[in-house]
Amino acid sequence: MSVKDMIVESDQLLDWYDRHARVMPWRVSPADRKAGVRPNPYHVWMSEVMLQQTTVAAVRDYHVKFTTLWPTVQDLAAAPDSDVMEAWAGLGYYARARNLLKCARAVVADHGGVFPQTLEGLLALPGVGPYTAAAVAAIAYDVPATVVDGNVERVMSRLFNVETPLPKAKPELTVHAARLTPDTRPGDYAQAVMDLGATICTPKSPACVICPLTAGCLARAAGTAATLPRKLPKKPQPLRRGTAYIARRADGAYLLERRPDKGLLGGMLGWPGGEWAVDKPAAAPPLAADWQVAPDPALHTFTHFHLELTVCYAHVGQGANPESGSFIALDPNGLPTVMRKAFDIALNYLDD
DNA sequence: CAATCGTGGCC
DNA sequence: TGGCCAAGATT
Repeated sequence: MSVKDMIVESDQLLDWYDRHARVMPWRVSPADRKAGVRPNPYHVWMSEVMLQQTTVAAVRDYHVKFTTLWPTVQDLAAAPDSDVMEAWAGLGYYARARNLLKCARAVVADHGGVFPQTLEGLLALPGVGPYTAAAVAAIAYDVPATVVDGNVERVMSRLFNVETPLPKAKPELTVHAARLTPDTRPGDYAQAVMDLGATICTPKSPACVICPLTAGCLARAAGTAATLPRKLPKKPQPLRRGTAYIARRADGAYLLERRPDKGLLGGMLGWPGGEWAVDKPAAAPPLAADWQVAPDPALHTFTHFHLELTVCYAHVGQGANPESGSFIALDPNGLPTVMRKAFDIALNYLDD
């Protein structure tokens, strides 16, 4: 593809974006951008962290909640860890929440509360990798950085009919994406490619008929669009088993444990019950009580294993003294989803 | 570098 | 209905 053709593709994409940009709480519309309205870097950064491996639909309400609870990066930096983890509950990939807070504190402590405006400066922040650094630089600061996310990989693999499977194809796709990035409106361009990938150049049934880039698309010409990008096969997911002990004290408080920062659901509250493993070891209850076993287990699927969680429940007295964890006035919405599932099952029996 | 790390929606 | 998928970072 010639330089002239690339400019044509970029312009067509920007024209399409001007007419079809999706509305999002953290986004400044193309029209407002042209009128001189600047995106809020704090809002952009937060949206990009939340959007890592997460759909726009899932992120929207969380972004509104976070920017309402903590309107500035200084507010977030001053927030207690537990408040931030509770607010993130349900969004998944909880390392992002821990890094979000670390990053806010670094921006306040090391950068005077202003986000760095260079790729290198952004990359040095916790939870900010190549994608997020490029996205913030381009969208918030008009730096002609190239974003390469799953959408861009898919669009480039089709535009240039790249048949090498991911992740091996990533360097090649990155080169294509970089050569298409225009010097003007790099932020709008980045969002345009991602919007295109999310709404038209979709994984399963791409809407090539209404695609603004259909004329120059090599996969469209070759008839391979729906099969790209190629990916290496995934491993089967094992089944792990575990136990959740749900103790309700007479005053309505529940026994919960704060999970260690590293590992699955790190930093989140959860039910006592020991490790989850393929060969389930007998997990001892956290305290002596008249434990009952719920007939239906909690079922949940994580990224790399399925979980079958046996739910045990008990009423305990006001003087109950657990070996670990503490009794907390529970907001189920502040728990990770798998813990909330176990709680919902226990509630069916605790009130009997 | 391959593995780890959540969740909800979709067909 | 179960596998696939989503604006990846970290180790």
